[in-house]
Amino acid sequence: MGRGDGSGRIVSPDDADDTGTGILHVDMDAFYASVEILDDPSLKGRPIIVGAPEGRGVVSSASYEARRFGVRSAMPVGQALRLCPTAIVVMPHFERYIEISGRVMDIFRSFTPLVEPLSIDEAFLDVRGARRLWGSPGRIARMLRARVLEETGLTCSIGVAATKHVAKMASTISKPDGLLIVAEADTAAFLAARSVRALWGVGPKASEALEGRGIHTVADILATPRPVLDRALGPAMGDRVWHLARGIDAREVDTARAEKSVGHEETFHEDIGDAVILRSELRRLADRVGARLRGGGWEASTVALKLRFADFTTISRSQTLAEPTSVGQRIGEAVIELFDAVDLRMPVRLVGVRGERLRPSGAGGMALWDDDAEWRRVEDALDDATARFGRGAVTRATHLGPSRGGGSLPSHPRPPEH
DNA sequence: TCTGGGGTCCTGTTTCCT
DNA sequence: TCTGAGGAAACAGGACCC
Repeated sequence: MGRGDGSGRIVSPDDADDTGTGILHVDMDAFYASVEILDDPSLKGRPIIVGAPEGRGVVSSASYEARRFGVRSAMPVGQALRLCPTAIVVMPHFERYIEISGRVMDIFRSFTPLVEPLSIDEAFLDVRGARRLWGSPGRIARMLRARVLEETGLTCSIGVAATKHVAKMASTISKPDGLLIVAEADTAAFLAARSVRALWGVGPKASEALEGRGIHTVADILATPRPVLDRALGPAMGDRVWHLARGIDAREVDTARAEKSVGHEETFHEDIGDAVILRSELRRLADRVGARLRGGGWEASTVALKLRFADFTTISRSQTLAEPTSVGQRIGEAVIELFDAVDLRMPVRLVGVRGERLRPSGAGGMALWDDDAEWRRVEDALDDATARFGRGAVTRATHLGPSRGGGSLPSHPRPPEH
């Protein structure tokens, strides 16, 4: 999801040249907010903020009406409401977003099997092999936008280009509800005019490092010697930016990207200094990580702890396990060992547990529940109780489920949109 | 104004092994 | 047996993305 408010939007005319293209980047417009409006049409045309209204919530998504007031993703909801006092704050409904996302991805796959989902609301499509069936990439993009609107009631924006990076940039510029085609021959001119910040992977720090050296646009990057880029950004990033600025991006659309880590983290409504409560939270998160691992048929070789203190400083500690595992209790034991070695110098606002260096699970593991769906029901009930009575009031059992390939618990990644 | 949660990737440092 | 070099792996932290 684009960060912008739609100002500066550029779209292609109906007869735009799509010579040399074949990669589409499709991005749903203000996805969470649009789904909420779909489900409650009385919200249409009004500034909508999706996020938790109380506590430490931030904006997960905002309608374009809210963005015009300066509301942006990841902004604290309180701050967003000061910018846009008339905004309506809606709690997120992730299950619903996942459901709609699945329908949208199915539409994508009806045009080509070469679909690489990037997050819940965007994907790359390689349509080079679909030309005979559906026509040119530009035509496919138009049909796709019409199908998505017809079948879901939602709009999307599409960038069409010769490479993933340029297609991604094009979709961002065309937002909302737009289509921008960058023919291969136009790529250099398209890129040259963009700011360095528009390059995918160049964030606030990297753009600051470049602009401090007088490098503001992609054209400036082209005029900058490689060693200067390397010094400003480090060799890996310097190399990447050097290539992207020239439109060089050999990455193929990858339909089989494997997860590399699985984790859960939680920010408390109020900072917690009590190690007993923190340990209990860590065990709970470890159980959830274990369930997710089993659901995906993975075991983690490394367990990582994350703590964010009241002053927002963040530390991480990790440990390689003697044996890879997907058992919540084992993960919990490892993470608590890491936790106990940390100097709790001040109250903690966030705890996180992550399983890393995943490998397919083998046999083994001890079952207390027959299947993970059963465990899920127990977890849900405990979550309800926690919500009602508060954290620390609910003691959770540890699920020692069987390690197996492809368990019954679906993986529920919730990569938020922006 | 007060900063979520789920990830990937990169870099620098430390530790371990040969 | 001791020492040092060099590489690999592990670890910690940060930037970035949605």
